[in-house]
Amino acid sequence: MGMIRVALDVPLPRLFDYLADDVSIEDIGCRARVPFGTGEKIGVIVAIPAQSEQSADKLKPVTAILRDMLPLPAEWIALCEFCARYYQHPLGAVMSFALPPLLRRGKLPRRKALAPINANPPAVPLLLPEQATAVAAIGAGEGFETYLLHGVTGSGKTEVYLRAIEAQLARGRQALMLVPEIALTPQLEGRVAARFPGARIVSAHSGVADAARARAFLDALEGRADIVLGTRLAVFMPLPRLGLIVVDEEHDASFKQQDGLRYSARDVAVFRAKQMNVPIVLGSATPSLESFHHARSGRYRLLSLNQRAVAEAMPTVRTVDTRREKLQDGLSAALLEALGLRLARGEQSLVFLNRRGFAPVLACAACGWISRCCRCAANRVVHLADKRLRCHHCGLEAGIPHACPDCGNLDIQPFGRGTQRLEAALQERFPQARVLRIDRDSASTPTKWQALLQQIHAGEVDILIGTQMLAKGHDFPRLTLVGAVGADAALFAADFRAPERLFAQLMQVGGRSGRADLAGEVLIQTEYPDHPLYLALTDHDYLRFAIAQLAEREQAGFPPFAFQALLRAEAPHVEVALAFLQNAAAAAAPLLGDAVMLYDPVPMRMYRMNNLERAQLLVESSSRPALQQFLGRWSERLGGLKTPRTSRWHLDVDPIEL
DNA sequence: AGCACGCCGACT
DNA sequence: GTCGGCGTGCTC
Repeated sequence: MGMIRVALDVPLPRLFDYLADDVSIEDIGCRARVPFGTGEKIGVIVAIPAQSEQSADKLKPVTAILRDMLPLPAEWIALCEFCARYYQHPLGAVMSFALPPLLRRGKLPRRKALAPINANPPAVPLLLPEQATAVAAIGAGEGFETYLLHGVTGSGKTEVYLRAIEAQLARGRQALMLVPEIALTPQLEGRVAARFPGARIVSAHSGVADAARARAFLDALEGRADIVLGTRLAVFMPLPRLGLIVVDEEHDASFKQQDGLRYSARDVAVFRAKQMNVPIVLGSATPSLESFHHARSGRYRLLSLNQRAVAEAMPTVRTVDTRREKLQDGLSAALLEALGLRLARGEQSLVFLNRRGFAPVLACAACGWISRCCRCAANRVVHLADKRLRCHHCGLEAGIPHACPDCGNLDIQPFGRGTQRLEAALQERFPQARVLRIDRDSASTPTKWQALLQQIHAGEVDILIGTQMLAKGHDFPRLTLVGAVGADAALFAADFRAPERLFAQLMQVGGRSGRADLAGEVLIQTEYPDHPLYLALTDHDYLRFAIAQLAEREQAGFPPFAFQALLRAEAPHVEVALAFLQNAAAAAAPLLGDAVMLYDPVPMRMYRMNNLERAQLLVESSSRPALQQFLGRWSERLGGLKTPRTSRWHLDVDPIEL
């Protein structure tokens, strides 16, 4: 009687053995239907063990081995094992996440032939010297190498990716390309399809319907797909002929999953490239400091594109000093004048404010009441468009009171400014202008988003107001002015990564402006015009900013000069969450060498969310192996800690939000 | 995580 | 008398 070892989607760091007739190592990677507890589950066979650690009388026979699909390859299993180990997540749960839902349930999609999309000969642009150098460098590498492609906005990074992909397709290899957002996949798909008319392209992201997603997975697994495009989850697509990985906008925070398996698709992609011995290209106009640090240390190879491939010049970026000025509705005279000029010329403008709603808080001047959320450590935001007071964290909402709920005072006022208020102010100031607001409220569905984009491209908009939604991906050819409002808040945020994000965001949104015959202009309103971040930004000098930030990080002992993990706990009462973390700290004590440091448990910055009190414990080390070794041992013990039913906890390795 | 078993309070 | 609350323990 043979045996199979199965990874099942249960929150236990354990594999399960079953009896099975006629099994061979060929069955590794097949899915199996097995009895589990009182029910049945489907898992992936990860080994054919000669003997079990479990006593023979406890072993149950497998229900069925599903051999109706090509077994998942050993390297796919190894990739999942790496994630399981690195992110301290059960292997079965990792695999369950990595498989499309249909396959996870033991089913198969109906087959459909995968056809190349069209056959028109592609238009291939000429390369600038820097692009050619980058293409040559990547093209020459057949083994593992991480290239950090630092290219200013409009420098033609995508063309470099496409050439590198082209070279791999010519060798009969598959390419994997990751982008931060679903919204960016259709346009990319169009561009890639137009460029490679003979190639079979599949996309993988959460917006793809179940059957199509399973089909894409099988197309990739069976080697039919040549190019896989997708968001972070696409990093788990099986690719037997993999030749190249591209991660576009590698600095983007959406590559890190913030729940369940808290993986970084960019980091997993680098592991995968190494595992498969293929090159990987990380591209960005504002690389993450982690990647930039690696490039400086020689671990990654830096490729720079400083020249613009597009016709227009870089936008001029200026700060507007708002310290001495009485702002009108939060807008400086300089910005208003610039907006007026664009209106007169029939050009588009964009005002960037990364805060949606009308005002971030409603307050009573008489008694000090403010519109707190009763379930979260946050204020409810005034949404005047639909006359609601809404918590952006838990969704709790109510009508806007006419009088103070505490003292009855009628003089309650919205404080601060969001996109809705800005929209109203601009519409009032420029009554003839067509003003359009783009944020998660106005572009709540893909359809609405498309309709808004349509309006912008049709030239039906004079002034755009938007949050970071507008910063990503889309080009607006008539846009010649970008104004940034309320950016200063991020300068002094508690999160040490806030400046990095702000710089990337402003660089990205600024890059939207400008067109062939007229350079764009970017105006940043600030009370700190001499802040190094803004000075670097006005000079388009990422390197200076990044080097200065890295120096600060090194000084403070922050990542990338330290490696971190967070143990987070949530419970109805703080004491319970903190007590769990205290126990966890006690359990850690005997495991701590001098390389790993444990901080005290503290309530999180957002210490309450949805009526759950949240606390966290930071673990830090200057050595990644030391941290990893510690986390491995620690999480074994954490599993044994008793936790009340009402509380939950998780580990976040390489957290990006502290 | 599910799902069983198990031992105490207010209902037809 | 029993329906059901959730504590605790197990899953090859």
